[in-house]
Amino acid sequence: MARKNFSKKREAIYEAICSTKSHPSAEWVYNTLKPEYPDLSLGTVYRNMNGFKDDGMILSVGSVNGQERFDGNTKPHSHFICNRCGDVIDIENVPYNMQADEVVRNVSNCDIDYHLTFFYGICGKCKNIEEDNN
Amino acid sequence: MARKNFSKKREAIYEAICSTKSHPSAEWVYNTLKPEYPDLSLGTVYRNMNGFKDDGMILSVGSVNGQERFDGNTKPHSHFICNRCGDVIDIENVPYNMQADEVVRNVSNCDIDYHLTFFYGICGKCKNIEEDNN
DNA sequence: TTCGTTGCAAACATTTTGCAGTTTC
DNA sequence: GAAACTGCAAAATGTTTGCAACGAA
Repeated sequence: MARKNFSKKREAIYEAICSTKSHPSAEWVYNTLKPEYPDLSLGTVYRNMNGFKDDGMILSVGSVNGQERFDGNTKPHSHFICNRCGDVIDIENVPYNMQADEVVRNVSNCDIDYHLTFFYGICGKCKNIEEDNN
Repeated sequence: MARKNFSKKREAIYEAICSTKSHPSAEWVYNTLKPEYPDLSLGTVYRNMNGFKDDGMILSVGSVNGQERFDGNTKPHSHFICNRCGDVIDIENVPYNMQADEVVRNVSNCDIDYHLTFFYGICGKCKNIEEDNN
């Protein structure tokens, strides 16, 4: 996909993704921008987000509860995904293990570009709700 | 979900998932079993696979091209996903890094149950196709 | 003016669900 | 025989797409 013009809406969609750490879905972006852009359409959001992804401007962090989630932060970092509420949280403190890529390269006859790590469990918010109910 | 009876079809579905290293989708399981069980329905496959997942008998390895993929091997291991053909391949040679869970536990106030690592790149098969075309 | 971009709505693909009938224990 | 399970088909959900109108260079 060749994106030539940079429309106001396209800019707003990209800004919205980059301005949050919530790893938004297309629906989140749509709902967030709808008040300011009442004639925004969901198709446009999908089209642009796919374009950003193809261009490497944003990353997919996989599907949570059936919705694909994205990250405007393209620097390598890990994620935590809450098995209860589905929140996706950045983990910045685990250094990227380049050696792992090398190991896999040597044993798998695949070209390894990069790896992603996802931690799973219960987030702080959900833990608190649990405690409040006891 | 409480599964009490263990029907023939349920058994066949579980067997099918465990008997392959292809990390199958629901559709794959359905198509594989359909010849032997002509009255099998896709709904049953989905229902059972979700049940297995809830019970921890199988693991989801995320969505590839819009289809959720599963793994009957629940021992901790990593995966390689081909960015070209979508194949999911087991990586058994990268030891599970328990220390990483500990680090994240300490910095995030989340309960960490486990982590998954996905390597991305081009698989051997796709590399060969590429070379053949040169 | 020319193309890229958008809104809209229809089309699609995957997954879920309600219900009546069937199987398992 | 009761409870669990299934087939079927409809519905729900998330995403893509065709096309005419719109907007940016």
